[in-house]
Amino acid sequence: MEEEPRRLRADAERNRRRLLDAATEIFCERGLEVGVAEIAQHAGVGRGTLFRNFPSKEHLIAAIVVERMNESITRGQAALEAADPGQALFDLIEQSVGRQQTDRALFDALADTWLANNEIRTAHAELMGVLDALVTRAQQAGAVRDDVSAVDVLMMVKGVCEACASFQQVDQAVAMRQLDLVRAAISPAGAARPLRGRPPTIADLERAEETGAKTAPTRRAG
Amino acid sequence: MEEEPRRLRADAERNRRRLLDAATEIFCERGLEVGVAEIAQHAGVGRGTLFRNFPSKEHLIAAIVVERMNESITRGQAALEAADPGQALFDLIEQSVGRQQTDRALFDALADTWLANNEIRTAHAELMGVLDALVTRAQQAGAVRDDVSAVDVLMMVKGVCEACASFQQVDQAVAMRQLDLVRAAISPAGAARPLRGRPPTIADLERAEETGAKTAPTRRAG
DNA sequence: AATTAACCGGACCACGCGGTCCGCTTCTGT
DNA sequence: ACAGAAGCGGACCGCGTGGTCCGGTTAATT
Repeated sequence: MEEEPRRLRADAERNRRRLLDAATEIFCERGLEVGVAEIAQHAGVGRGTLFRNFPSKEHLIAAIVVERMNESITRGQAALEAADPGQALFDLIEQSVGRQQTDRALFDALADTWLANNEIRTAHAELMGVLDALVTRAQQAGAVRDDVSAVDVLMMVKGVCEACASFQQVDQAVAMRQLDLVRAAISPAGAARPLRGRPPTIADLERAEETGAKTAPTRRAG
Repeated sequence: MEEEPRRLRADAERNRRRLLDAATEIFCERGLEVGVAEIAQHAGVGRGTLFRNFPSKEHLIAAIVVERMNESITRGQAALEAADPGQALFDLIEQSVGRQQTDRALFDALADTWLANNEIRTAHAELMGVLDALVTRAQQAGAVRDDVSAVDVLMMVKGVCEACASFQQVDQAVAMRQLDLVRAAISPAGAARPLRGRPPTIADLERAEETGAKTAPTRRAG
């Protein structure tokens, strides 16, 4: 069961690649709720082609999410070798949630709906193993308080990712501040480190919804 | 524009109440994505009745969310009078996210989709004013680090709420731990306080999806 | 009790989603 | 070059959603 003897035709292979690329880009950018029509269109193929390569949307999602998770696993294993265990952990987290929510698909998959999928669940378990090792190592180095678990950390990071994703386009700085706060939460030092950026105001949340809003009065309280 | 001279018939008034109660319960418990059919059924009326009382689902949601926000505003104003400013803030947060995600509807509404609604936005602005005052007061009392804003706090709490809601039924203890972590994040003392409960494991996340899962191997990484 | 206006609720509609199918196109082996 | 199979993609289907409508019912008034 290594290689399917069934060889794909050249154009078929190319289209499959295009679909995977398009799905990765769109799912990671805008979440798993995006319709299949958009992915097919962005890949430049018809919807039928999508469903021939992947029996269902779930299969496509699983393929991509597992891929992302495996990549995170690799990065995590590399981080296990890093000099500073604490910094390695935080760098990894920041990479994941970092550049314009690159791994939104990954965090979207961190819900019971998708964890019910066996492939995703397996990859997730492995990822958790690595994360657990990273957290433990960081704890031994005194960079993370001893009473938090990998699941504690993962849920906080997922929380940050979800909260930021609730707004069409939150400034990257807000996400970074949130990660700094997570760091403060799970480090023994607490508020030792300053937070990046400036404290966000209500305007930073409202900026995104300029589009189509009916110019609310924004009544000030107090 | 105080009282609509148009008086409702007795049964109409009763049904409106039932709808509001049912919607409050269901939206707060399971989020704003629940269909209108279920709300009507739970209220014991037909769908037509729902849409006569509320022109659209959005109107119904706005009515309830604003109600919840106003309640939070009242609680927040009361908390402004409390003796211990820090404890008052954290108690308020815990009340909101506390008992089986009672205010899930409120946190669901904290996204650009719903904040585009003027009524919700207005109430939200007022709520933010109170929260801002609470945070400031807690900062003056030295219970919250000076470099965080009310928006920082709100986003963290929303994150916790969303992360917990991703799983059908996360143990209440996990949510409380997460709130403890938020407290550690925004307090100058950092990890001074111990976290409630025990560190969650992967099993605490997977427990929820016993229903309908295909007994995954749960391969250990390692 | 009779009258009437308000109200009820389920049948109905439009739409968007994931998923299927088949006539046409394009690649590939000879 | 040709034949045939593999692949393509848009038309189509079923379902579930928010939203509408009208014939029957019920509460208020005299």
